[in-house]
Parts: sequence; C-alpha cells; structure tokens
Amino acid sequence: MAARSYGQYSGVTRAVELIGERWALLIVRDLLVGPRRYGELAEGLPRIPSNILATRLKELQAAGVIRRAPRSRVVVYELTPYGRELEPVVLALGAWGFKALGPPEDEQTVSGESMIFDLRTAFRPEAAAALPTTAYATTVGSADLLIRVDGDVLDVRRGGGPVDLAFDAGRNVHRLLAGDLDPERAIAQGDVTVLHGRGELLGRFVRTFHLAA
Amino acid sequence: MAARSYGQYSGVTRAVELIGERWALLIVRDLLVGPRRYGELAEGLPRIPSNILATRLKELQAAGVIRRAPRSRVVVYELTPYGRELEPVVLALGAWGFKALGPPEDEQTVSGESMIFDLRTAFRPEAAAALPTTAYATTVGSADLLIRVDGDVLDVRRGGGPVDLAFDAGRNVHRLLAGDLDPERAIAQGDVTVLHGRGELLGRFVRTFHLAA
DNA sequence: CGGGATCCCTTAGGATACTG
DNA sequence: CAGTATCCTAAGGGATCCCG
Repeated sequence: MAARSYGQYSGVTRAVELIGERWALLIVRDLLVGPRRYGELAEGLPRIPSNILATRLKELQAAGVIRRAPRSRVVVYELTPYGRELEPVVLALGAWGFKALGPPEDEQTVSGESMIFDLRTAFRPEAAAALPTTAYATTVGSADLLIRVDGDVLDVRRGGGPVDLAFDAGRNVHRLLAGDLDPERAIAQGDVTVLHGRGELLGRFVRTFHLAA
Repeated sequence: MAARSYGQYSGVTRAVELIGERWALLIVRDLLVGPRRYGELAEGLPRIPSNILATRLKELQAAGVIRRAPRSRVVVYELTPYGRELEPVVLALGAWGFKALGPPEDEQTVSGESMIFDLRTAFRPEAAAALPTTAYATTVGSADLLIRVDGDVLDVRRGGGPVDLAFDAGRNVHRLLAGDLDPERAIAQGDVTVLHGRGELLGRFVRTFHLAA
C-alpha cells in the first residue's frame, strides 16, 4: 500500500489518492483548458513552489492522469483520456465552489486558465443557443481572452481578434457572472469599462454566462 | 487570506480550499450516506487520527458544509444543504476512482459507508426500472447491508430484514460490480456464497449495479 | 463510554537558491 | 526554461490521556 493511501478500498478513496494532494486538482483544471508547458503552469499557479509542481506532475503522470508530450523542441503536459474524464467533475466542483466565493481579496490573483475555466463553468448552452453568435474580448490580469459564443458552443482562448464587444471588468467579472451587477448600471457606474463595441451587448454576456452565488 | 489558501480567485480554488484537505472528502462521503456520530465516523475511517477528525469536523463546519445537530441526548454531524449539493460531484468522483481500483490489498478495509456509497455510484436506475422489485442482503466487513431496489429507486442501509437474496461476496463485491465476475460461475467457484434465496437473482444484481473498470 | 484534547515524532509542503 | 537541491516550518500520524 502506498505511503499516503487511506487504507480503504472504495472509488472515492482511490480518486482522492490520485488527485487529492494539495495543488493537484488545480493543475488538472489548468490542463483541462489545454496542454501547457512547465513554465505556463507555474505562471498560472503563482504561489506553487517549483519543487511541488515538479512532484505533482510526476505523481499525476504515475497515476495515469497526465502525460508528458514532446511538441516540436519543447515538452508540454497534457491530460490522458482518463484524466480528461475529470472534466464534468471539475466543472461541477467549480460551480459549487463559486457559490462560496466572497469578494476578491488583494492578494488573490485571477489567472487566464482559471478565468477560462470559470467561464466554461458559467456557460449556459440553452441560453446561448437562443442568442446570436457573438465574440467578446476581455482582459484578466495579464491575459487577453477571446470569447466566442456560436449557438450552444463556447470557445474561450487567450489572444485577440475582431469582436463585437471588448470590455474590462477588472476584479468585478465574477460579480457579473453571479448576477450581482446589473450590466447597464455597471457601465454607468464605471465598474465595467467598454473598450470597443456596443455596451448593450454586456446584457447578452450576462445571459450567456451565469453562476448563482 | 487564510493560511492554507491558494491565493487565487476562482471557483475550483475555493472548492478545494473548503473540501480539499486530507480526509475531508471522505468525511463528506460518509455523511452523504446519512448523519453520523463522531465515533461512527471514526469507525468508518479506520486510519484517521482522532485529532485530524476533530479538526476536519470543525473546518467543515466553519465552511458551512456540515453542522453539529443535537439528537435526543447525543450529537450527530450532518451535511448542510450546501454540503449536500456535493452529492453529484462525489458520485462522479467515485465512479472515476473506481476505474483505477486494482485488486484489494490485505491492509485495505471496506467500511459500511463506503460500500453503500459505491453501490449508489454503481446503481443504474434505467436498468433497475425494467426489473422486478428486489431486496438483497450482503455483508461487508462487520456491517450487514440491506439493499432494496424498487423501480428506479435505490435504498441501501445497514440492518437486516426479509430479502429475496442474501449473499456473501467477501472481497469480491467490487469485481462483481465491475463485471469481472460472471454471476453463475462466481457461485459455482465459491467466489460468492448464497446464504438465502435463489442464486439466479445474482444476475439481476449485476444488471442493477455496474461500474466499468 | 462517547467525544474529544494533548503529546511527540514523522513527513509533506513551502521558500529560496541553484544547475543542466 | 525546466526543473533539483536544500533547509525549515507546519500539517499529518499514532498513542495516550482527559472530561462530562
């Protein structure tokens, strides 16, 4: 029996043995967004010590959750098919945890990956399907996000491009998702800044993305 | 910011701050089966040190996941409504972890709660709905389980009562759930012992409960 | 006795510096 | 850039004790 095992034979027990160590599930979350290099993972998890990141990557690899994949001169980490099966679990866990989020504190950062994942969590396909195809751009921390909603399909990635609405909500994005902020008033009061496009589209954004708090 | 926080503002991060500590999710799993006393929890988690159990119970309480509830002279711990919202997450996690379960090792125990939970994970309502109402009894460790399947509704609890089939699979229950064991051959080879009732009903059992491995 | 609290030791996790 | 090496702290583990 492994050193840190729980001495119990059950599905949940095995799961937490594989992905229950500190930081492990956050690494999985970031890899659910896409394959990432060591340095990209470290950047997205600002407070993880490098030795812990290295250890977790090895453990997750040994557990069959992730794999190292050579990509033209560099190595990236990516989920195995088995690891990818965690997506619904992590999405549900993110929705659950979102409800317990208080106001952001100064020491708390928002990484590109975590924001992309939260947007996926908040995405409402049924609502989106009834709305026109729309592209949004927003900035979180140092990452520019391009959010494309086409029918009931969502595509969020880093980068830029032509969009219908570009806005900056600063640390208020999550309040927007939670429905705490009325779109029109948020713009009027300066909580959200419209950089480009028609501000009315922010209403469409909050109908497309919603997480109860 | 709390001492063990991750310094990141996101739903998944908040979730693992609340239930990501060692042992915490196993406590939640056992409480998803029903309210439990301190000693019952300790019994179901054989290797948890009592100080850790006490600490986790306080933390989960502070997080709003569980509460202490006085019940006629004794105190039980139970999930809050917010904690109960974790049920689909833990079920999905259990199904995921089940796939990575190897053969049971000697030091690994199976508690009543974990077995009840694994049965819930493995329950297939659609298959059950097409089968007659059936009651099974089985023994795991020191716990006698009464499993009632009525249409697409499952009720598993500790205890006894009149059943259609009573069997003992010892450490092979999980192989039965995984479909590794053919019911008829399992009985013929002695992997499963029929204590009472018609052995053919074991086939109905494996159609009702299944988890791919 | 159930429901913990205390003690002491071990080991994982964290901060930082360093290397191929 | 992608990790090791080192050192230190704090959490986990195991046994025992306490208190209503």
